Amino acid sequence: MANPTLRDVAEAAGVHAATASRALNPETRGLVNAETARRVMRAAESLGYVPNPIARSLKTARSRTIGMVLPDLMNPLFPPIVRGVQDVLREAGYSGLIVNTDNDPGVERSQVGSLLSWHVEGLIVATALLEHPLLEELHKQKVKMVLVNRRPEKVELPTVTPDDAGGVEMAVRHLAGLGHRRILHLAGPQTTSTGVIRARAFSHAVRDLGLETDPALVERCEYWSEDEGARALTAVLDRGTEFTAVVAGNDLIALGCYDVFATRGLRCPDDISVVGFNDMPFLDKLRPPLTTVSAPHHQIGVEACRMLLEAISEKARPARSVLLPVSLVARGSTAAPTSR
Amino acid sequence: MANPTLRDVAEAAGVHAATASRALNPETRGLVNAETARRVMRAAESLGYVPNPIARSLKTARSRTIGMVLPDLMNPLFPPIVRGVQDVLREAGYSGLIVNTDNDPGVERSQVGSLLSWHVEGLIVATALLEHPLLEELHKQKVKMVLVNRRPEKVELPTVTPDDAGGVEMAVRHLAGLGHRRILHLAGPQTTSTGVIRARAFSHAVRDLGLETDPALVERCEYWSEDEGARALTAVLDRGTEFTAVVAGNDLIALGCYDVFATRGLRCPDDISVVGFNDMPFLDKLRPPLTTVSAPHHQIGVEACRMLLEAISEKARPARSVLLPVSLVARGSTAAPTSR
DNA sequence: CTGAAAGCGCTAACAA
DNA sequence: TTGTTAGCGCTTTCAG
Repeated sequence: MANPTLRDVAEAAGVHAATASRALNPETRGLVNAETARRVMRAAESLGYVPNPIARSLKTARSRTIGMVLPDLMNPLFPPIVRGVQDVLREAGYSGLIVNTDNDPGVERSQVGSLLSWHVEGLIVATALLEHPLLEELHKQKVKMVLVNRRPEKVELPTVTPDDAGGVEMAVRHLAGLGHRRILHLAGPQTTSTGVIRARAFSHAVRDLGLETDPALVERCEYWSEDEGARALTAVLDRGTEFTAVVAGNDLIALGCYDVFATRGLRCPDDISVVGFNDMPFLDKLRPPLTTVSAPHHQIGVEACRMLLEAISEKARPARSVLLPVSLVARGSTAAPTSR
Repeated sequence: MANPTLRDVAEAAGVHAATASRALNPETRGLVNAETARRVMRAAESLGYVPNPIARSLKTARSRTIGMVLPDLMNPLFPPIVRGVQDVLREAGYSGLIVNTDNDPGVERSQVGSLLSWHVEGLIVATALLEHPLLEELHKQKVKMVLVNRRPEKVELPTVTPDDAGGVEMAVRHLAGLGHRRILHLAGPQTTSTGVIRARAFSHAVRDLGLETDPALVERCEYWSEDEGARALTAVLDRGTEFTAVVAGNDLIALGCYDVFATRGLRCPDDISVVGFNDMPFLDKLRPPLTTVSAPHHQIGVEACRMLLEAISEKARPARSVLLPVSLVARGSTAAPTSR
């Protein structure tokens, strides 16, 4: 038989389909005579019965499916998060649908729509902007969501993020400890909470540690990308601002700095030290190995998914926001400033 | 209204549900009066009707869904392939489910089972081993599949791979051109077609170019991993085999070599040149930048997905195997051997 | 504890 | 061209 159905199993066990259904579902098995249940399960086993989740979804309006909304899976930040989510989903018997928005609100809207049409039971969203009308709408529609890495300003949604502020403070402290006084921050997009929080933490840290607080020592990137990092650093260099170290908004921006160093004949860490953020793979093999703040991305995925599943099963109202601890990984891109 | 159904639309348009269905589906719209169709579509629009793909799937036994079977999404090889697949899926109105097998046949079997239970219409498989009973079974069960990157030996399935043999030949030719005579191959797992084909191509190239063909100049890795690359190179070094360059089975194995260089105080490319395979991201920023064979991974995903969709729609029997061209990217990890 | 019956939302014969 | 009818495979009242 191609695909045995519940009725086939029921027939084989000599019971009604409804009984078979009850026997096969652990949640309702108690309603059924233990002996009957065993008989049904054996029949299912021997026929190689696989329940049809589509039919079940149609009936129950629960798809055992969630959606993940990413800017772009190819950003090395996301695979570990996705993996963390998938690992939890698998244990729970859920599946996950992944969409990429390429940071285009139109694409995001249509992709989320398609996710919703599949009756996903919840969303894990990595694309949050500070101003994010779509998320507000979805929240109003009671779509269950957990946000990772970033959060919007207006709407209160459960969030799992690395401790951005703590990480930046570690980075600045590390550089200050090495003797740097004029540190440049290449901030990420100020449309994202991550960009804003890291920039704010930078200012605080610089002030608290008594370092120089020249506003020229902060430059904003429009995107979290190598290209933008390169552009921003070039701009700062071109206007003649002096500094001996860079705290980059993330690793990609730091990598953009590496490109500029190569072009301009600057040596790292001799001329300029750099710290990144995220600790994406293989940073230890760069020239020089990049000092960075390591964030537990797999763990972020795991936590976020657990929270979402809890919210779905109503077991618990998920915590409003979880901050996962980060750590500084000191490598070769930071050293004491060369005295001139 | 929470979720308008087809009947709501039909009512609003003053027609029967069946008519509404026909009007809304582009494939059957021709069967319906153009005016009626327009009325239905307007009603759908104004109610914000979204078809329920679950109900449709149940009826049609076509889920508009495919599955992707990967060893591990966190391997940097896969995100671009996945992205290529997703891009094609999206245009076609399909969704993709991703599973990771961690190279465990048991996990693979159960994960594929779960995919099949969702009635995926086809599979894109990146885990193929030369001996792969599961794939044979699935093939017998007429499951539509396209294999990426690798292929099994026994079963004839459509495949999209980079031109592994051509790539290795380029690598060897490049090194020979620089003056290397004794080149080591750190081969990938010989349970994978990729490992075997690259190893075979290496032998051919070495012979054709008149280089030294010492069997001690090939060492096999059990996995495509940094650790295995390091282990293999260490083993060769320890037995005192002489060589001036390495053709690594892939980039990860090449990165393992970098670790050994660091441990042993060897300089690359001065003491030993290295070539990788795949051109994963950020290789240009390594110390030294890794010379490698660049494979069009996004393109592989795109082609594979197109072939799968064709097979599904029976439009065409997909080509048995597609070889995508590769190119050598010469960077700093290769140079002329130092004369002793 | 088990069976009967209805229906989730949609589509595909078949009839009109 | 449109409506009627039935049913995809499952779960869930409601009776028995």
